Amino acid sequence: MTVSRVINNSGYISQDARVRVEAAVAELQYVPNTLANSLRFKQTKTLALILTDITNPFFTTLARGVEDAASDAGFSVIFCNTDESEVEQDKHLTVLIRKRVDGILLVPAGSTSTSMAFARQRTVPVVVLDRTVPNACIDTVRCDSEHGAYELTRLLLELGHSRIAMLSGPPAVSTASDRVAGYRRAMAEAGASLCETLIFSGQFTQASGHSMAEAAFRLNPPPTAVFASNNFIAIGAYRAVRKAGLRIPEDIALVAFDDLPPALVLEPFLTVAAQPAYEMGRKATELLLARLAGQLPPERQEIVLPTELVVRRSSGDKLLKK
Amino acid sequence: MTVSRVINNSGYISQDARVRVEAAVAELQYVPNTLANSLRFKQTKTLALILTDITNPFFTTLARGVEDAASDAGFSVIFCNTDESEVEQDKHLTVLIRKRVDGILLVPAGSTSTSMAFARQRTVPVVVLDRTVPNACIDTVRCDSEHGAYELTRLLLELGHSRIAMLSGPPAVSTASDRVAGYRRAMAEAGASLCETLIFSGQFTQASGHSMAEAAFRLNPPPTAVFASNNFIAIGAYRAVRKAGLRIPEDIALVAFDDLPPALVLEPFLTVAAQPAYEMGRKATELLLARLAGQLPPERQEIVLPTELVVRRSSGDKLLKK
DNA sequence: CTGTTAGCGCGTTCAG
DNA sequence: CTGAACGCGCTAACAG
Repeated sequence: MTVSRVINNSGYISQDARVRVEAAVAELQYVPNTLANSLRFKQTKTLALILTDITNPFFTTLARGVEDAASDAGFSVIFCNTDESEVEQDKHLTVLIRKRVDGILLVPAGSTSTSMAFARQRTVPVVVLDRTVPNACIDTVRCDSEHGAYELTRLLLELGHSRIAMLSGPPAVSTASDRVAGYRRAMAEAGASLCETLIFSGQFTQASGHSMAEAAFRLNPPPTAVFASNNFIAIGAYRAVRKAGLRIPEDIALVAFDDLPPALVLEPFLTVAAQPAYEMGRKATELLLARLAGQLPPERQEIVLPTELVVRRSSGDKLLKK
Repeated sequence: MTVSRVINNSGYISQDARVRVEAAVAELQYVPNTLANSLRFKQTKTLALILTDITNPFFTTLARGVEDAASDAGFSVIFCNTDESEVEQDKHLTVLIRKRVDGILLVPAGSTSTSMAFARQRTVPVVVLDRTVPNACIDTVRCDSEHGAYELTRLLLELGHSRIAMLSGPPAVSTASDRVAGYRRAMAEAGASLCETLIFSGQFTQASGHSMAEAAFRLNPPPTAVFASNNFIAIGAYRAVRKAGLRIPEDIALVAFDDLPPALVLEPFLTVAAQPAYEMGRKATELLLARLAGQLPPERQEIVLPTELVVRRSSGDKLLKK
């Protein structure tokens, strides 16, 4: 039709035809149907973001970065939560591929085995976010968890701590194991006697943080510092500390991975390794879009962003020798 | 083709054909294309959620409710942030309608004039969330802001306060004006001299909360209590209080609309009117889906959920007379 | 039980 | 400058 031409401002159109079409468009409240276009040109201008839980402020901020970058480029974003369930993740992936999203941003759930299988057969460009999928050749954007954990642990060591409880997440999740690795490296370097009983593995949840902390307090001698491997674990640990009647930092130091957005916190208190969540979301989206546009070499791209050590009160002052 | 039949398990299929098709499907990694279906049947199984800022934990939780309800029903959700800009909102609406989403959940931005215009001409079912669009006949799911604010104010009055500063949001936003209305009703009922200078209007942001609080402190006599009209204003006000060297609740009481998710708070401290954000998201989505399914009478539906008064330390004890 | 026809709405290609 | 034909992938309706 001629209307296509006027709507897209393409080709030659007589003044007369243009006016008539515009009138009709207004009259009929005509709205172009992108679906037909997508069907024909195999481009939906839609991305998907699959993450474990949008309710975690780290992922919220990341999601905001994704949406902003996508929006800037004229793309929409479909969000999906997996709650760390690979079954859910697979369900979402299936639907999204059927819907022909142009690309997928994936924070892989759980032990990543299906993610890997998926990654292999993938028919749509994928960028893995935050975590790592072992042995898979997929573009990845993440933070340097190992180094961040190393720095946090070093800080505690320098303050005089040596019995540092590490409350970690599921070992199958790369961010959890990387943080344990950083902790180990710092401890080893300091020549601290590496006590394996100080390392706990649980979930990235408040409840898990709580119970791991309580388990840590039952050790003899108890730890003088606690390293919470993410923000939720930190909050669980904090509450366990209070429940045990201990003060932070006087009786015990607490540091954590992941900052809480300053907008949400009455008084910044926790010493943390902060991740640039927003930047991660943006960078990952830009990477994905560049990939879609064919602007990238075929090799796997990996972007590793630094964490920032933010020292606040919860890590306390130099520990006096006892 | 026959393949459609085997894939959808519809009609009669010979064993032989079924096997052959399944083999081919596996072979070619065939994935059905929902787009074609959507084009034909005018159903994308996709909803949209437009809100001001996913980064606000209230909206994050609400979004989670939306996603869960949608997911249960086999729908995907496209998220959009407007940052209270009607221009952004319109851009998003245009794109979404072109993409033929089946329905839209809208937290209307700003002064809602364009929202209204849109609402009138709308070609797609819309449910308005959290706020109200004046004079528009659209299904709505929201909280009872007026009553929540009334209760919070009553609490302060009962504790002996009478100079209560109200730090509110943009008057054009219904939640802001409803909360002011609830405040006014409680004050009037108590026969408290309603001092208009105690009512401040700003934005639903931390910065605005901060500056409104500072303005309030410059009054003579200063307020003995502060009512923050949302969570961000509360945090800004809190910081202003601290900056002024005052203690909460000893020197000044602080109450707020919106709770912060317990998972994010080290120590629950603020007295609040908590909104059931998750439920709002779920209910609104269920309403929209029912509307889509034609299960609803044509009249406008409105669901008003109650707030919950949660008394914590920040409101303090009974004020001693001075 | 299986294949054909047709049309959802669009834009490219090619003739007027 | 404008229109007709075609096909993107799918399935309902109808023959075979």
